[in-house]
Amino acid sequence: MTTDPNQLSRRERQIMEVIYAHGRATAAEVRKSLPDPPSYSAVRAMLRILEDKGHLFHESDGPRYVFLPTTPREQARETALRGIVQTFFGGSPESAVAALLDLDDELDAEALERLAGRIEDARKEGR
Amino acid sequence: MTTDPNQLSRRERQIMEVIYAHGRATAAEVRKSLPDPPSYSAVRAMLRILEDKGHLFHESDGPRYVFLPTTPREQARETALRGIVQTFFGGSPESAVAALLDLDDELDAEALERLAGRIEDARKEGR
DNA sequence: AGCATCATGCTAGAAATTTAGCACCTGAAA
DNA sequence: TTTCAGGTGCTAAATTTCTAGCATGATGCT
Repeated sequence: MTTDPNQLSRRERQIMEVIYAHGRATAAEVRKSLPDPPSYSAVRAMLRILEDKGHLFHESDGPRYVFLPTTPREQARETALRGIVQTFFGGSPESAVAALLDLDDELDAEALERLAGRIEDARKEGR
Repeated sequence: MTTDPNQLSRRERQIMEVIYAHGRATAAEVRKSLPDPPSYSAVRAMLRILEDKGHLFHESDGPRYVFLPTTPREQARETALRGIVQTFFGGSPESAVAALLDLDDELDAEALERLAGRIEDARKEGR
């Protein structure tokens, strides 16, 4: 709940996504991965704002800044998943999984096997 | 690709999510489900804008309008899933499925069984 | 018919976002 | 050492988003 990406503005969100996708990124990298890239200066201003708001922090990599998300990737993931499940799958994670399974044919045989194993584990242990 | 929720402004996105969650909704309903609900008037203005931009359309339910998304739920779903997989799971749907599986213990025994079945199907048929 | 209720369309303004520009600093190369 | 490239901080301003208010039309009730 702490991290509701829906409270972010358009650019802010785009930037957060880039940073989550990369794990960490400099201003220049962020700019490069941004749709309709604005000026370098604009990106930096946004980064500063996100940092003020507490969504990011930076480390120094030599002369430049590298930005990282404040809330850990895993937590952001979870929030994101819950959101999607809620708005697009009526709150049913099962449906979401199903949709992922036939998203494309991006899942090869090995992946399917690993997933089958996981489900097996869950069934045993769960209840 | 057609429907990139990232191009939407904060409110626009919030509203689209409400509408996708509900399937269809009147201005009043949208307002009720909105975080930090603004004035009724403001919601209607936003709905009009979204309609102008082509993200929504409306039907008449008696005296009032019911708003529906232009791009079908399934497609929006897919876009959303791909987005998350991309930014949070390094492009691996498998990881996403795994994360969903132990999201909570929201998946009961029957659900797990059904999913196991689905995976089995995919394995047989797939390749 | 008259009235209250609830809907819509539209417009203007406030508030927030998004952007660019300028001034300065630092490291590396000539 | 000087110069250049590429980084930063900050501020002002354009643009967009967001909101409220007012005028109007339909519906239903007494």
